[in-house]
Amino acid sequence: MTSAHFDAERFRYLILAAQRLGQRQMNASMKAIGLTPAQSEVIRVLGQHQPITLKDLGELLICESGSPSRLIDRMVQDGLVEKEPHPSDARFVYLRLTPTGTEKARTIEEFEENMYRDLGLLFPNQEMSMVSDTLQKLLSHSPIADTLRKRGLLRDPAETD
Amino acid sequence: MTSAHFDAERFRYLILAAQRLGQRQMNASMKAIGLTPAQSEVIRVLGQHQPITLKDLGELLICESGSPSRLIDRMVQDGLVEKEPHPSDARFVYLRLTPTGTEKARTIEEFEENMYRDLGLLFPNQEMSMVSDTLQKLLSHSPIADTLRKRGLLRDPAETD
DNA sequence: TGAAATTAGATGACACGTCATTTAGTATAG
DNA sequence: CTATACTAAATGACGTGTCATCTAATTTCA
Repeated sequence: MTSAHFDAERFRYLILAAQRLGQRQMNASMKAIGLTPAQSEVIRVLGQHQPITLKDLGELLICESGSPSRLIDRMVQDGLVEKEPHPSDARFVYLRLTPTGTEKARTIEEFEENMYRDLGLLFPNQEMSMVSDTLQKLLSHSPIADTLRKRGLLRDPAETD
Repeated sequence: MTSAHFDAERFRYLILAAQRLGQRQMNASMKAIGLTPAQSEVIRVLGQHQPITLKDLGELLICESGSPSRLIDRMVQDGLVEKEPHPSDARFVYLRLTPTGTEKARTIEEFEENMYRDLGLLFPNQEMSMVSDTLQKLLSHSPIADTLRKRGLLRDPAETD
């Protein structure tokens, strides 16, 4: 096995491991407020882009690629999100947070602030940025880059090439 | 929003996005050989650690945390894996690749070699290592670090602190 | 030796996450 | 005006991934 092979395999599995670890921690933390990680991403995005159609919401979520029909269905059932028909085009559905959803949005925001602060304490700030810069390069030619850009999660949009 | 906050949120979602992108590409590639990404990780690990108990296999998989009972059940049904009772302790089950499974192992190995080569072409080799070093530090105090170490995916095991 | 603790694996329950297909509403082209 | 193309959302199908609980076998120890 060449060194390049080792580096690539190590990279591949460390990305997977980091995502899994983060997901498990988010599972536990969100469970305490009665949510899943996917639901909390929806609530955060919805809190900043209200009202929005299902399709447009789908284009803002990192956690899921297609249109989040069923994710939203569950959230409607749980009283977190409301659907509203589009006045002139019945194909669209507008989504809004309910008061309960809005309340959760603030709880999540507080939680995330703490989480980001803690994460920042683990590394020199510049080290995290360098990792992100490399990942951004890796993702820049994939469809998901659009989503990241719309979410304002990319640095230097001019250099996404 | 502070810059540290932005850096941490960007990092968080880039990890998620990279994992999702990789998973989707693996989905597509493995589908061509009739497998899922989780199944292909099992086959690769099993190819190098045969025979092995379910529990020990679970401790070698990055893709899943618990014991992979159902993942293996499906692979047994699909004729990829065989179960064999432990001679003296009926709690254990030994797992082995079937001839079909062994064949798939070689196909996967070839595919991965190409994938790792392609990935290596995207970055200066040292850049990928630096990212991995940071991720390794992040994961070093989590349970998943054991798995990574057993899989030989960590560099400088002495410095996991 | 025999009850209690421990262990490996199986199972239940739940919510994704992906791709493919279907349904239904709207726009477009002839 | 109507058949066709297009679009948004819903649905089907499938395989995870996680946590909790259960079952069965074995070990421990009073």
